[in-house]
Amino acid sequence: MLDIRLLRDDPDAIKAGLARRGVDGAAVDRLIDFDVAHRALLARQETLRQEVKALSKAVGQAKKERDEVRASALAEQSRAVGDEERRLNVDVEAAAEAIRSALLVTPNLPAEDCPDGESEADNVETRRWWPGLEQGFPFPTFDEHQQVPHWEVGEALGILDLERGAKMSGSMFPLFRGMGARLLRALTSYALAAHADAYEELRPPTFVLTETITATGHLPKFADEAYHIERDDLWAIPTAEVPLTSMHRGEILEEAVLPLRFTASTPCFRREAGSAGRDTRGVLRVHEFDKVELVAYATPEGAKAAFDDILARAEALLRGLGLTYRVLDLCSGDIGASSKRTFDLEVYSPGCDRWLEVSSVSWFGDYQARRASVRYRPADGGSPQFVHTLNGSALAWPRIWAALIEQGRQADGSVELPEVLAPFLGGTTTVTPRR
RNA sequence: GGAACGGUGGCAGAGCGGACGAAUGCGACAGUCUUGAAAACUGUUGGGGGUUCACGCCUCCCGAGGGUUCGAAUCCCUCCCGUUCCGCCA
Repeated sequence: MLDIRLLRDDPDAIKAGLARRGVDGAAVDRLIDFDVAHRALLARQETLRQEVKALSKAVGQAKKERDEVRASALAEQSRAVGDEERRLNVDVEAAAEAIRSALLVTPNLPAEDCPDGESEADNVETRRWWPGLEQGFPFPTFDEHQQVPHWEVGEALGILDLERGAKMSGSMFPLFRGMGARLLRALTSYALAAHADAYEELRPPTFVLTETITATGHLPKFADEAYHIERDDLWAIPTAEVPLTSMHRGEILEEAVLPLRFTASTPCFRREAGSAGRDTRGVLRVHEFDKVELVAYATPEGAKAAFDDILARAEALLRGLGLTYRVLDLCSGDIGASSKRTFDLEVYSPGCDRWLEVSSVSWFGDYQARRASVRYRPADGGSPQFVHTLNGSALAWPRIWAALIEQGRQADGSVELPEVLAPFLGGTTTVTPRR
């Protein structure tokens, strides 16, 4: 949520920022109109309420003096003003709601250094990494035996069973088997162990209240993307970002505890409503997947360092896994609605000859904190300020799984997994066909 | 799921229809005293919103939302959460 005061003080700055996302300035003018109308109504309502309070006190005074006649006259007068106040209150609340609902669908302002652009095509590739880069080896070429899509490799090795996954739950619900399932568990253990030095591990609920999923910006705009359990009015989380960012909802933290940093491995549920027909094969786009997430609450001053740390950790995991990847600085037209700045990490899939997004690291400024009302009391004792929130995947597993299976495929059809996973795989890093 | 009792400021805990944003205690902060500290004493000490150049003034917030009333922390209704007992259960 944007700061309504900025809207009053410098509407042009908001228009300019939103224009970089392709949002029309008329929406901002409408917001300003709502705000002006609301404040005018509020002022009148408060004046009336003041009168009611004064009259009520006078009633009490009159009764104490046993002047029943004056008391009932005053009560009558107060009732009349009160009735008017109640009528006006309906308008005030309608005006407040108009602002709130408009503000909830207004996206964040992109950061100054966020590159300008309209779409995915304008994202800026900032760097690439591949095994051997530091030793001077060129960007890798992938052999023919690696250019086999993971769903074929997976089915051949008996570690992926899409057909039976679909039998149980419909398409885009993969079933991993044997070493395939174990690999996912190993990846989670590997990542959580890597973050344990600075991030508290959490195991949050998977279903959350409407307020919780609204705070991060996933509602109301993207309701179609989330699974909703009608009977209990709960939402299946699309990412651990949702519960972790709402964890301190409505709280005032001490500056000394910041940055607060959390990591969690959770299932993530996405309806993928708008992507019918895209990536229908394999595990590149699925309705349920596991992901390890990093979330930080920081002061505005500490946000940059917290952001860099999350990005560095996601990259470190990829390097540890020996996966060729690139870093994208998302342009103003492609960052998420709540974000001010986002870097995506993409691994290369030789089987599909594509880059796969496996992590998205974002800085939200105070946008989410405003929605969730998470503040901190500055150490110097000033009034509470909104925190900045940040997060990043480290990492989303199915696409990592696919890249590992493809990049690691040997000429004989077996797959070699990275050595760093050995401790989590019971010492074996070779995947051969199940007899 | 049933029953009983509760949810008040950073914490503890009064208040049970009329000046209550809320006694009191603790904590925290500042000052006096002290070489310094402790103790003692004095003062300050929640959040949102509106208005004002500012000092300030006004308004809302006592789990949440409705209602009754001239007036609600106090009465009524619904919901949520906690504790205890019963039932059920991985």
